Amino acid sequence: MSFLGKLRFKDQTFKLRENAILDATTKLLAAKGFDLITMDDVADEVGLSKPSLYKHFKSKEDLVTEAMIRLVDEALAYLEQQPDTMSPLERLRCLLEWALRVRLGGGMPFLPSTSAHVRAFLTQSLRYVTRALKLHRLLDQVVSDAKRNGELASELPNDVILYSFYSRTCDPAVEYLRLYGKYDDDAIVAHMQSVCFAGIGTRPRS
Amino acid sequence: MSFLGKLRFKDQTFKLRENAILDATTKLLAAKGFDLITMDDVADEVGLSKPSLYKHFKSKEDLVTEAMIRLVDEALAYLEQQPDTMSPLERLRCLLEWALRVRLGGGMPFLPSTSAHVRAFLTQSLRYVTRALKLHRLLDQVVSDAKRNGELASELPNDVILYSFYSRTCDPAVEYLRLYGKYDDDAIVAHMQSVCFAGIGTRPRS
DNA sequence: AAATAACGCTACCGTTTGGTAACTTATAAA
DNA sequence: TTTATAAGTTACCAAACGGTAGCGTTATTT
Repeated sequence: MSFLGKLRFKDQTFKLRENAILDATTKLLAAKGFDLITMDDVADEVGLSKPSLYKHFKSKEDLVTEAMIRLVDEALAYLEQQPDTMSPLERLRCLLEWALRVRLGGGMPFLPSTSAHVRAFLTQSLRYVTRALKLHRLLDQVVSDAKRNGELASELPNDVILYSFYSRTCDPAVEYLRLYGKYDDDAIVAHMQSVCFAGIGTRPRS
Repeated sequence: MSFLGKLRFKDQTFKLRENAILDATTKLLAAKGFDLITMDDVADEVGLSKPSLYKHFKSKEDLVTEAMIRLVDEALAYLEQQPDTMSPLERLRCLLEWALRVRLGGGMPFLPSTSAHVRAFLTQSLRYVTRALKLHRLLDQVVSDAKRNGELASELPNDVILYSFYSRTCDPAVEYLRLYGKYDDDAIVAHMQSVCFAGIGTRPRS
């Protein structure tokens, strides 16, 4: 095996482990939230010791920031992979479904956390802000297109629609429906989409 | 002044202080969330020392539980004070407005927190669960009435409607609209109500 | 085979935080 | 005036957590 090959192999395992760490972080973040996670939790989950974590990430904040960045990247990738034939409304419906299924599968919402502390250090990460802004601009365009098509409420400002859309991806109703409502994932997704786009009020008869 | 009078006066100040403590707790809960509050924070906010807090509440969990109970009681009181002439839909609209204005004024949502830890100890408090269940049953009845009147989507199960309704009272979109959207409280309330009942999709022309 | 670099881990540190012991002060009764 | 009680505070403890120093082990180079 060549010298370069060896190096690449090392880099590869390093990257793989980094990904495993981010997976564990994501899972724990979804389950317990930032404040209740300890670095020992993450280390145990991925099968390493705490000091080894710090070889990859220089702080807890840094670790969580990277996990959030990866998540936004996944959302961006999902959006870009959508075929051009989809209508703006379909794009949003599918993105919501994707986000909900990630959550139902143990992932976390890509909405910047409700925690003031988390939001503070996320907004200080240029890399995170750049991606979040890119996602926001893309979706803003989709919303504008959808309104022009008559697919979204033109009487609502774009930001109201967008923030509401984001909030549906991390809506606590999902947890409650799963815990107390005994619905399966498909039913939860369907209901959340229904509520998101048509609300809980009376709908026009089709 | 009589002996009894003195005693009553003492009880009175005791109760007043207890209320002040709960006020401070509520305010801090809304601002920072359970995990980031320290008992010293609460003590400072209300102008006492930490050990004095423990004369009133035997633990942090107990303190927060009492604060949540008081909040549910306020919601119950608000519901019961609504005139009989109101339609079920109006009841829900007004309750949502009340909850949103409490939040915008620095209060907190009455939805059992998203935090697993908080939910765990809340559900272990019989007094809390009793009240929460009472509120839930009352609202369930309101939802049923509203559906019968054709004011809410009859194709949605009651629990989907209820959990979605609860979630709107603690919707992070509110924070984002205030932070980045530059809306005043009235506009935020109006938009949140609009989204809650009619969703973000196209509405029927009136 | 010797030297060295990389890696991972145990054991630890400083700080924070929930909770308490015990001292001080003020009040009220006798 | 003296004694007993209640309230409030300072000062502290133990546990948990983020983060690190430094050692042992493996693998790589010469």
